[in-house]
Amino acid sequence: MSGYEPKSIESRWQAVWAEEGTWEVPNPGEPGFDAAKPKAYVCEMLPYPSGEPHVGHLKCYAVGDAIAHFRRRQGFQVVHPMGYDAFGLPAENNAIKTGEPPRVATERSIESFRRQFQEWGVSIDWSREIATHKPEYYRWTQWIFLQLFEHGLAYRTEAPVQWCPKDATVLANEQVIDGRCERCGTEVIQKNLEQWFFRITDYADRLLEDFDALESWPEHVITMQRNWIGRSEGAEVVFRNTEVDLDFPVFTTRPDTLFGATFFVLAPEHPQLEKLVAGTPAKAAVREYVDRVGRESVEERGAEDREKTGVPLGRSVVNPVNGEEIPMFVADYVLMEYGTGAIMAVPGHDSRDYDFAKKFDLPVRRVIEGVDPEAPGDADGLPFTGDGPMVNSGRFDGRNNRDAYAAMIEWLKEEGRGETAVNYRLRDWLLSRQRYWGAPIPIVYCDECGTVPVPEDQLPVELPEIEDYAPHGRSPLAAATDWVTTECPKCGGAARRETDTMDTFVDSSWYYIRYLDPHNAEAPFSKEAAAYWMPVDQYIGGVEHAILHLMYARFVVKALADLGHLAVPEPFANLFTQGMITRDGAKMSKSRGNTVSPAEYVERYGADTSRTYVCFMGPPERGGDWSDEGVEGVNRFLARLWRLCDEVVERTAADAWAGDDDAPAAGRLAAGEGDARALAAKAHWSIDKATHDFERGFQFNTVIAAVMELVNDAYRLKDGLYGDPTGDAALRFATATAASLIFPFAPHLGAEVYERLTGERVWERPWPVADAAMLVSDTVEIVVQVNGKLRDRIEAPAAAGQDAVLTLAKDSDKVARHLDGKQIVKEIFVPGKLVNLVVR
RNA sequence: GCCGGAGUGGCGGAAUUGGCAUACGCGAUCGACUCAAAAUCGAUUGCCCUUGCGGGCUUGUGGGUUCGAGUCCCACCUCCGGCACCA
Repeated sequence: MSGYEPKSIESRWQAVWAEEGTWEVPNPGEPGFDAAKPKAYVCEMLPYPSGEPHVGHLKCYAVGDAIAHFRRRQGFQVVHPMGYDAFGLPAENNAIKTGEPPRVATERSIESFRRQFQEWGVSIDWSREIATHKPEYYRWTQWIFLQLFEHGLAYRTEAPVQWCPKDATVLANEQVIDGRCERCGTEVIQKNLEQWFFRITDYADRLLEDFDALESWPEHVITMQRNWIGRSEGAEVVFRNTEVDLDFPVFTTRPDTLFGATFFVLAPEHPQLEKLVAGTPAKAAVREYVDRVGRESVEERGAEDREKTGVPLGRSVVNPVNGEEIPMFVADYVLMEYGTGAIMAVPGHDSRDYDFAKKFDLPVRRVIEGVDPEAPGDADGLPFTGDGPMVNSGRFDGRNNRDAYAAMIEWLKEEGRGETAVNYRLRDWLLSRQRYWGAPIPIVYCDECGTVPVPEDQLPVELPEIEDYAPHGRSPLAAATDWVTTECPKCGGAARRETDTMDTFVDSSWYYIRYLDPHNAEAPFSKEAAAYWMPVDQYIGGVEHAILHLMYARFVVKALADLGHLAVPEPFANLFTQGMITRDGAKMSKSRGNTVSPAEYVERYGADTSRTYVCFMGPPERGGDWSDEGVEGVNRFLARLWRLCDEVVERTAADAWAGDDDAPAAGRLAAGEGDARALAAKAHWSIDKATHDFERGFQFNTVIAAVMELVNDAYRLKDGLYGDPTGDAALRFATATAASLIFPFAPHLGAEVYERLTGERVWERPWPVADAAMLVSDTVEIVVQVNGKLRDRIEAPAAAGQDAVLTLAKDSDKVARHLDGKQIVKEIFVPGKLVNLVVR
């Protein structure tokens, strides 16, 4: 006998899988492709290679690999690829600090990730490996940009954008968290800059509608995206200023409160502001106010409980529903980015407008009856945001505001002063970055021809090597004059290249399609390969990508589908988001010193223990706190299985049981009795439980618990079973079954134990199927309750009917004691389970 | 404020359809093996009362439905996550 030595076991099987390319799968039309098998595309979010993998990676790939193994053995053709999201800011910031080129640091990190994934024994098809910073990959990222450009889905415009002063780059709205840069935490400021955008807003409705096309996504992720898109239905209503003769459309979700509008507010960035106050006494105050707001950070301006501020314009607009002139203001609580940058203010029924009205002593008018019991408001019960009968609303008086809603819009339409409108919170995707380490935007500027796309046959536009990575308010690429200077593809004249690079979310928006045809030099992917494998059947990753990556990927797939390159509307049919692992109850961070290095645990306990532990901690969608004792518990279990195998191999006849399809042994076990049958039955119970929990989703902790129970039973019973042919068969069967079921989590140990017992490779064996006959027994335990309280458990024949079981139940002393002197008023019988006697 | 999720032993967690609450693991206690320790194997382990037999209580709180509720309904409390001056 020898102890459990994960190192030698693990390296042995890793060598087999690497040499034989065990996890490689062919595409349709390639040698070895099996058209009869259904396909399953299992994909974990690709890692961002920075430093070394952390426990979050371990968990993600352990979970994904368990699913991949389970599906393979259920007869699916599984593609399970891997790649690296190699462009991005951290590598570049490191370069600025150390002078080491981003490529060098990134590729070193990729090496480390690849080596560790192999040491973890993850079943990856390495022939499909990609990295987004390689020209053969980003060439096609550029191609996708050009496709979108040519179809009007990519455009360049000057816009107020979020700018991070520290990273010296613009950010997407999605990358600004609480007014701070997602990467470095610096407060962002607004700047007007020429930037590239993708027209994701064109897809707002389809991004919402197609949630229905998904098979299984976590509800909260869908909700987050729904909120982010922020679709609101309402009306656009035009208010007119007669003094300078300008129309001011506003968007409102409450046209029913139009009669309650008592003033009108423009955002400080509103383009008509200048014209309105030009040459008026208000001009100086307005300019001063606008300047002050402009200097404030996004965070300051968005702060909670911020006092309302603003300046009157000395102008007014006409309320189209009643002809009233209402005064105009500029105030920073109105945002230029949303709606039209102007609002009608209804202080009686909107708390923000109410606050402003109080501050500036403006009239507050009630147009809907009612008082909000939660927030009673002032002496008149205003503001009131609920529903009720309308008042002070002319011909609408007396009608419920909800009923009058449509009629109001209809009436506005007839008057030519408004119409139905839909607004979104979603903004277009700002994708240009003034940074070096990204895919260059394939655009050339020519004095004659303007903005010219680089022709497809000139791709990739390669990222040049440079010396100075620091941004100086423009992309570091701008300093590479030789590279910037080029000739116009259209006229051949002098031209310069676009020096901005693409947001890394563009790189990662389509990588899962490239996996399907990673070496294609003619196209980003073959339509056939994509048609066969897409969509991803199971996508796995952290919930931190709930909005950004997942929405961008959905957009890109929809756009590619519209342009005829793809046949699916959605990239990911099923999404699983794993919870975060903490240490000592806190998020792991280097500064806190509570990080867990997977490499260290793999070294000490082996990959099988580390992987099985992260799957056993609890439901993987929830987070969990890392515990060294927990790791040891799992290690103990795997070592127990190992020693069981050792002993069983040594002490039982080699031919007692020869594998899953060993019919004579199975028959003998089914016919057997006593402990041998009990252990065989337990093995079938484990198969049933494991299969069921796998199919239900990601109940890995209970799958592993079921295998632990099986191993525990084998230990309890083994000494009485050795030497008897049926006992030997039961032990071999139970041990091999434990190995087979634990294989998706502990592939090396699973393979080793299974091979020692059967001579077979477990991954080539189908997932076991429980024998229904072994799941039932002749007798059942019946719970006996009196008035719903448990009083006894009795053995009864499985076939016994109600009368027989009730008689048995009443015969029990423990039950009889509680029936004494009472009258049975009701008898409940649940076959095979329970009896409840109701007494008085 | 809005949206989403969760409250079960000392801890992580389990409990298919309303039917044995606390599976499995950790921790703890005891025993076997050992000169001893580690490792291993075995037993016990929700709380309270009781020498014992046994009894009572228990799934965040309060109510309800039911023969029977962790599970269903109503009200509330707490915690976590996301969004938030979005008209």
